[in-house]
Amino acid sequence: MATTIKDIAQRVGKSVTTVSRALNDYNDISPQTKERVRQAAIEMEYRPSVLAQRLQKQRTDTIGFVLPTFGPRFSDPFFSEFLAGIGNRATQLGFDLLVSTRTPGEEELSAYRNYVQERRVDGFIIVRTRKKDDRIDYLKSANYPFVAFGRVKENFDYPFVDEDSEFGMGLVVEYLIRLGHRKFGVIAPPMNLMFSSYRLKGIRMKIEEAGLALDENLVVTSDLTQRGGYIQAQILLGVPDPPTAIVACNDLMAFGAMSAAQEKGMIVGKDVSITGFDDIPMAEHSHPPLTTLHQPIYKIGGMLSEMLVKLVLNEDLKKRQVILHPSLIIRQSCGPPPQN
Amino acid sequence: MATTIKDIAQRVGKSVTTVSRALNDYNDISPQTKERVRQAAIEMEYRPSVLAQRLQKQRTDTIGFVLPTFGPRFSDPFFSEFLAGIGNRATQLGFDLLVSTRTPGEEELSAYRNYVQERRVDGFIIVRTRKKDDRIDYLKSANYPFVAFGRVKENFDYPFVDEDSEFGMGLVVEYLIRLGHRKFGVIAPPMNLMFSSYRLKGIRMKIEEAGLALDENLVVTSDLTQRGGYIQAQILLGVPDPPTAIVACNDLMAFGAMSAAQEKGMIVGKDVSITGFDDIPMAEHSHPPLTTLHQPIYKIGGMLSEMLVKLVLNEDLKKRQVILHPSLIIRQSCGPPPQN
DNA sequence: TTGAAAGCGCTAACAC
DNA sequence: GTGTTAGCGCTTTCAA
Repeated sequence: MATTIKDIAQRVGKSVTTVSRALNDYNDISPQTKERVRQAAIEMEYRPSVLAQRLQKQRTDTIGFVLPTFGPRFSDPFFSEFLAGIGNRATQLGFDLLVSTRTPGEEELSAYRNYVQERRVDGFIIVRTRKKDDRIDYLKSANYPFVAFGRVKENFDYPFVDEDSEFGMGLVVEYLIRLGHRKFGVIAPPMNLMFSSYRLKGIRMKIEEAGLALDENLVVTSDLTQRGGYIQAQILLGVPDPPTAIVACNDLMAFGAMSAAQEKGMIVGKDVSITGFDDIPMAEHSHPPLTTLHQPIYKIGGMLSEMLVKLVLNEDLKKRQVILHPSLIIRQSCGPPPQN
Repeated sequence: MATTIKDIAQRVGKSVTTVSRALNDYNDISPQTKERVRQAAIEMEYRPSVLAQRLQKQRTDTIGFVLPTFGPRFSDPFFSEFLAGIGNRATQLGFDLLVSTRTPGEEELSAYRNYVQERRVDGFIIVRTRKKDDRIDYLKSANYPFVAFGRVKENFDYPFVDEDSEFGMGLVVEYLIRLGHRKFGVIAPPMNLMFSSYRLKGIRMKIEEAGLALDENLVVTSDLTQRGGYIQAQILLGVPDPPTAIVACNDLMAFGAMSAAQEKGMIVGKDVSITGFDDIPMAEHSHPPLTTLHQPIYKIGGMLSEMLVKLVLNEDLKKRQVILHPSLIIRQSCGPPPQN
């Protein structure tokens, strides 16, 4: 069995309390005792039992992360990177990360309820906020700590990080207009997602600002997967007078759109321009490399972990709400519209 | 504060012991008491404190999973799916999953040591076994429970699941030969990985069986990423008399190879054939869709969780070592070699 | 059929 | 400076 604080106490001939305090560097312990205790701890390879510490502290030192996926599986590179971001920062801060995947809906919400009721985690990180977000409503009402990646439609009085999608999409559309595009297709995310509004708004605004009009028939929505982008792009490219540029609201859908175009024999970046959002690692190595908006996914994950941990420990957040600005990464998936 | 067993005891006017036993359905409790206790538990929304249970049981009910990545980030769809598989099965079995990402090497091993010494997890799931695997050596010597996805070079006397890579690659090569290919390029995984040997062996064997020879200059190794596949394929396609078929040892590298070929103006499936391994979800929607070997990644994750949990609970494993057979998924990335 | 008491490993209030 | 005592919430002897 592993050595406990008791074993050390025995060894150095002191009480358990003294050992505990020596180890935790209380200043009412004599330097000699401290030293002896520490020495013994090292020799005996002592490690505190996190289990006992947690019970006593009434804290799990664990962050909960319920990944919303369609079906139980997940293979979204965006989330992989995000996960690594929160996980690694959490580890650095001495917290564990408890992950599970749920399909949005009742089942998902009950996962939150369970974790809360069983006090299994100290707080949550929420992603892909919805316009009206059950998870947030619930956690607020339960008065349970959480931070979110994203805002909600109203009352976003909670700590969050978000990117300025509106601004980002503005950059993309501006760029496409500068290239000469006049007719846009949009592959939007599901409408209940908050960032869907922002991204669409950004697109519309810039188009109108340029004195152009966005044909609402060329705005389709899909599920953020490659397959979804593929299917919707087939539709967009199949209409009589198809768009010369397709703005996809994430990289995965953009990849799907590229496949659809290529299948039709089109050259992406020449016959049609396609853009994404996120700049996942694959975006650099697709064919052609994808023009997209960069967000520091890994870093955002880290920020959220840090914020949540501070929240749990009742420390001050320097910034309770932060909004990041994505940057436009120009690669080869866009070009001037084909002459015709 | 949440209700405890004590609160219930008070409410029903029984001792804490009785309540505990009633809740755990001991049969030395009168049916009436049991009923009253249960009723009270429901009304008071009682949930046992996992923290307390764990301390008492001296078990963390947690599975450890240290994801080997190059650098702290990860965005490999293979692992995403795998992770979902182990995570969801673990949840069903009442276990938490503790994830972190580490770069293989000393830092990684010390993560294992820490988890073991702090008794933070009850056991580990190990992936991407190496020919000589530190992690396995360590866990064996520490006598700590683990299961692995993959074998090691010698002495694989431990519970594992593995796919028969040799067999799988045989299917691929057979298929390519049937299409008429005679000159193969191979993008192999890092040589220290165990499955690297198996896959190469499978390739070599089938080629030789057909009375052909594998040009060792056309066997390159890469790091399992898309970028890596891209770079190596550029080399393979740049030699004077390039291969007509490129066998990549995972899907990501195959995608990279496709990009490289396309960048050269080649049509994949016509000017050059390319195959992968894993059948990640994206393989179906690349352009062209990728011919590859299917492994049930999600399911394998689930199997491993289940095996590990049984191990931890000292239950019998029906099968301690299982080897799966991948199946060939034919899509459009291969065709007959170009006439010349 | 039930309850008192001990203990899992640790921290902390309070005395000395 | 240090030790005694209690307690975190639960399970499990053991005795009644």
